Amino acid sequence: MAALSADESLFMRSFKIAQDSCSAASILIAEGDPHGKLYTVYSGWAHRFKVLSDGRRQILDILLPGDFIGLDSILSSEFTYSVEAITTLTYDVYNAARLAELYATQPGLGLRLLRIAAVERQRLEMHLTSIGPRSADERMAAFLLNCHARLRARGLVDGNTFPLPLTQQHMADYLGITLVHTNRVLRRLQERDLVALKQREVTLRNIEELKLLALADDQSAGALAG
Amino acid sequence: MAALSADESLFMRSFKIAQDSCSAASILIAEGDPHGKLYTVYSGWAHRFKVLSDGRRQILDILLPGDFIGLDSILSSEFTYSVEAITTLTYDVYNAARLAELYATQPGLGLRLLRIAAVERQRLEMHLTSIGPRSADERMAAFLLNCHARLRARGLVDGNTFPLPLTQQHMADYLGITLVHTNRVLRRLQERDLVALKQREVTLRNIEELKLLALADDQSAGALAG
DNA sequence: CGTCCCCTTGAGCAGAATCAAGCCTAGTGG
DNA sequence: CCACTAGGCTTGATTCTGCTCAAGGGGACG
Repeated sequence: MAALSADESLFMRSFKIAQDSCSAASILIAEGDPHGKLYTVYSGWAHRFKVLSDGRRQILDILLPGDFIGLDSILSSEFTYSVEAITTLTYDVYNAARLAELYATQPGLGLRLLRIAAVERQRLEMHLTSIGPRSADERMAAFLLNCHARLRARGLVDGNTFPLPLTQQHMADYLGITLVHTNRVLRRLQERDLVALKQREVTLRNIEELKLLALADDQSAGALAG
Repeated sequence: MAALSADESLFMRSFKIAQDSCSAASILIAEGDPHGKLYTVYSGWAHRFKVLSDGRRQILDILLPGDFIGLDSILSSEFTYSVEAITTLTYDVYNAARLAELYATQPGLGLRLLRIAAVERQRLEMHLTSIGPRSADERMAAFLLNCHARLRARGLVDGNTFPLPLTQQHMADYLGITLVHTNRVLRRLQERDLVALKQREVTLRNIEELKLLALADDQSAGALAG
């Protein structure tokens, strides 16, 4: 993407409020919180999720360095989801109240944010398409490929090995299966030598086979990467 | 929502290309189509969906009168999903190429579209939360309540009875279960006297109980209605 | 050294898929 | 006007994926 103009840079600087950090497992945003702020992840992993009234949890999206949090907050007065840090997290904070002003006076920046929101939305739709018709093994393959593609697209990772700080409970809640089953799925993938797991680190040992399993065409991998 | 200003009305009129219609089961948009156009549904039902390479289909969203189709198309050069008419459909067509111009010169309209996109996104997130952790019966209950709430919010329906032109195959693909199982789930709900089905028409006979089953708090019903 | 969190594994069960028919209704053509 | 057809609905029997319950293991940290 093209660099910002001088004017745009100036606006972004005035737009920003602070830089901050929090420890793993802390709740950055709770569903129902008033939406005053907008965040970007600077380092670490986080996730967006919703909780049903009986406690079951659905993880909507994994947030990586560079991702926005709360871009949709122009709409409603409250957050409709929660955000939890997976690792120690550092992030920038912006003034959401000025989002409308941004769209009005900085159409270039506004379009950028629209594009980012559209990528997020596409990722949601891929996720839905993954959870709806696919089996647990297929979902897991798609998930791992997706993480890998996103990390690579940001230059955070080079080869076929990457860090995966999620617990199996996180993965279960992301994929819509139980913790126990997640464990067995991972075991199966390892037995088939499709992936190797070691200390919160994943190696994709047979990407072609994984793609076949995930029914992921190259197109979807690209769409997810952004 | 407030009425359009004179200037905004003028722009919308110049923005619009045509009004058109198509018959039930026709494909309005196929995944991969170039994105030149933007649509609004005028009358009838449609759905947005994705197809996996082995033919399994996931319905992402149900489109009702007043809904936009292709709002996200500023981003990418191609549609990332397909759209099929469920009933005979009439719709307005707009020039997507001018979307960027709209955002730049009509910030009021731009914000409106952003809000609409945000509601769509929230609906997607509700859908994901519905499909991830919930059982088939719970999903169905949530789905029927959701349809009802959306139709009511638009004044398309008054009491607890509403038309539901979807086939059971549609519902199956929306909920992420099989056709056969959809049939059994509907039967169960009827036996428990929670809903009544008759000729593509649904009556919610016990909304409180349905909400309990769907684990839907009032908040989520509201969010979905938009 | 104990505790907490996470991972692992087994046994049994159930929700949902698959396979396989048969039915009903509306539309079509002879 | 009736026979035929096609699409959608219904139901049973069987299989299997994924859930639940239950227990034990291992590492990190105070």
